[in-house]
Amino acid sequence: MSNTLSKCLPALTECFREYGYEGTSLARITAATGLGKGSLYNAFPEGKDQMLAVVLEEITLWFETQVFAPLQLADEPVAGIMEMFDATSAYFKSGKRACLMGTLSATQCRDRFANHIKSYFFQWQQVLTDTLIRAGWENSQAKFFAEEILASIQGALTLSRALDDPAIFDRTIERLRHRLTE
Amino acid sequence: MSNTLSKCLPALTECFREYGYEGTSLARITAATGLGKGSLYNAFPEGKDQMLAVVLEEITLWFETQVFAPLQLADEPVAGIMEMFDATSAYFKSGKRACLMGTLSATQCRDRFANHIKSYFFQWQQVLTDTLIRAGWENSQAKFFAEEILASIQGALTLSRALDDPAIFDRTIERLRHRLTE
DNA sequence: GTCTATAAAGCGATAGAC
DNA sequence: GTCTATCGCTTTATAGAC
Repeated sequence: MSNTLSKCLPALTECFREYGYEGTSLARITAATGLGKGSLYNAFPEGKDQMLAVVLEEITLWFETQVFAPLQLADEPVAGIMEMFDATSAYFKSGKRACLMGTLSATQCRDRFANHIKSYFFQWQQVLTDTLIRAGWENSQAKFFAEEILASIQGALTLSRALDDPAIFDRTIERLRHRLTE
Repeated sequence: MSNTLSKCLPALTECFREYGYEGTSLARITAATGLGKGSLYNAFPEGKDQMLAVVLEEITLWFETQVFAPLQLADEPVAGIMEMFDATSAYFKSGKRACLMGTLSATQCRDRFANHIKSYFFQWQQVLTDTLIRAGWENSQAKFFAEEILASIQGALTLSRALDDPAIFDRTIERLRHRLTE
């Protein structure tokens, strides 16, 4: 990946996360990254769509290496899931940061990035299900609990932001930790 | 409320729900409602902001009369909550329909409509908490379970749309019903 | 109350100099 | 690789005829 591209990626990601796809204009991207249109189109010849596509691939890659793989490789499955909660809580800054994949799911442009979005949640649910099974859960119970965990995280993010109260997210994660060990 | 305004409100609501605030252009609203700009600005002199504000007020009013009030007035609290799940499931078309309040919470324009959004979720949590207490739940347990129910609904909507699987929403509602009676 | 015409600004994208 | 200038189009909003 080029130097320019990788340097501007975090600011670009935060732009899409904060404003959504439609709300992120090139002018806003320029303000956030410090790069003019010339530089942006040099790095992303296909324009705004490609910018978001690269951002989504980067997010998925981060979760694959930082969350999914450690979960898959954890010697102790329950401890691995606890670390997943740690990483998730840190990533979403205790509910102050929205989930871009979740945000995109709500509106129409979901269709254009459906593959990225589906892959992200599908992988997460699958590796979490496997780990729950390793922890002794029955197969279909594991699948549904994994589904419940992902939905709870997404809902906690929404409600925390809606009511402007990060404690909602923290309590949700604590509840899920407790459910895991009871 | 004027005749024109009330006639176009459902189409207007679906527009904002489907495309979000930034993604809803006046051209799209014209296509959805059949009303030109002249008519729209006659009904909403303050423009697009006012259109969304009126839509949010209408949504809150609907929940107040169709969900919150029946819950508050229910003779049997548990049965009342079950009816709340029925109404919620019907309203969100088993997860195929997004929650506009939740959608708006994700991005920046949340700030502009923060009062509408906060009021919606705050009222819902409060009346649900009261009803759980009437059903015999301890005060703080009731508050947290109400919080968990709202977050679960929002998260189930997000995950159902993300994975394009309405069954996720239905299972979530069923799990919540079960938690209520165990 | 609804329409068409139009304004002024912003949009994504391109061209070409450096 | 970055910039500025510019294109063509869409945006929100207004004006004025009917």
